[in-house]
Amino acid sequence: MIRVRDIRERLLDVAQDLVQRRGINGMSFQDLSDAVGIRKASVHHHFASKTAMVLALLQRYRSEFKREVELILGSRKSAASKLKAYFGLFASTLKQTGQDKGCLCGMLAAELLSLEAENVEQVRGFFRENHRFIEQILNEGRSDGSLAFPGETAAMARLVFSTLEGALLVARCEGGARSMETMLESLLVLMVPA
Amino acid sequence: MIRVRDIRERLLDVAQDLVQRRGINGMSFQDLSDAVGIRKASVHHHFASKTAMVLALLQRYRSEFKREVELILGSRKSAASKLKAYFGLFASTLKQTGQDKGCLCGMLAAELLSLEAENVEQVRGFFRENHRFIEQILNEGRSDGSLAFPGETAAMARLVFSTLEGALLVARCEGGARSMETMLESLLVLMVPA
DNA sequence: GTCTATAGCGCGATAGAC
DNA sequence: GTCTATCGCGCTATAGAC
Repeated sequence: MIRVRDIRERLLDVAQDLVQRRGINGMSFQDLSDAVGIRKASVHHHFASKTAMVLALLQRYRSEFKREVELILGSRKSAASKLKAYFGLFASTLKQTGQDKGCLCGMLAAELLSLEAENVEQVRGFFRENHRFIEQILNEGRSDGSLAFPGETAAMARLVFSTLEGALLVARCEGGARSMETMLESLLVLMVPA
Repeated sequence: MIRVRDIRERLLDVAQDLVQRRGINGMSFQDLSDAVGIRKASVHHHFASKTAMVLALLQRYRSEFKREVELILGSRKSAASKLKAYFGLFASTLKQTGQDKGCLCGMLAAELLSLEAENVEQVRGFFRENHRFIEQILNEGRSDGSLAFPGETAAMARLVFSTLEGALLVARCEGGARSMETMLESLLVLMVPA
């Protein structure tokens, strides 16, 4: 017996795709209705408001992203390899159809003033969380000798994360996935011991 | 005799401020009407369509930005000093009231799929132009010895520009102007000779 | 160049039948 | 859980008077 995937999950899939391409102010419940094949009013049965839908989107995205990062962190590789794999999480976003998808939280960060307080806090949480992930990798890198850089790891972690978000933003507009990968390679080279 | 500033110019000032804070899909002609004090229909006298207004916005922004960059490029300073001054153009954006203004083109890049082809091309043009500006500074830096980095200048220029856009995007959401300045300082340190 | 008025549309959201 | 129908609002844009 074929089990159709849970409608709510399909709605979230479509919504995430749309937000990553067009931004939160560039998508509507009507778009979800059209894509999934139920009426707009039925979408409201699954998400009481757009705010609630964005919250669900953010929680799912953060949870999935964290899962993937922890797989990387827990692997038996050098810190430099882990960093490269972490970069890959951002590069892979752009490699999808159209090369026009950004980071969900990067998109929402641009439109931050359109979000309600609870969702702003989710985006900030995602950023802080990733700062910590990167910081952990950088600390490992100084220990195992696979990474070298000046200054404090906390400052460098923030810098690296901003670069990833910026590279996605810029490459999505001009340069595409190949430009993205070139940039991430350059960034990595800046941090491997001479 | 007091000369009130040209209305069109005032409309562009307000529009730029709004787009840098809320994005293009987060502002309306009604907002301009409210801020400047003429009716919405009168705004349409100055800009036939929203597309036309965004085009005017982009042309003015690029022209002014280019003017400021060329002042820096033409100054008698080391390439490292020029790079720092160039970074300052991005850092100063965030230092304004509210610490919630991004780069005009960075904001529009996020909402790229909401733009018409002519305006997409303007945003791409801004990015390419800035890649060239940075590349020029980096080349100078290798000549005068004030900057050192691995790889080609073109690749490094793209990386630096993406970092600036990303730092603005992230710091605007989490960390603020101080975080922005710390990141730019770290970036500079990565590129000064050991 | 600014105004009033309005067309025409899409939005988020809700009521209530099935 | 999905539907039809609709409310109330805000949007871009236009017509035409002053």
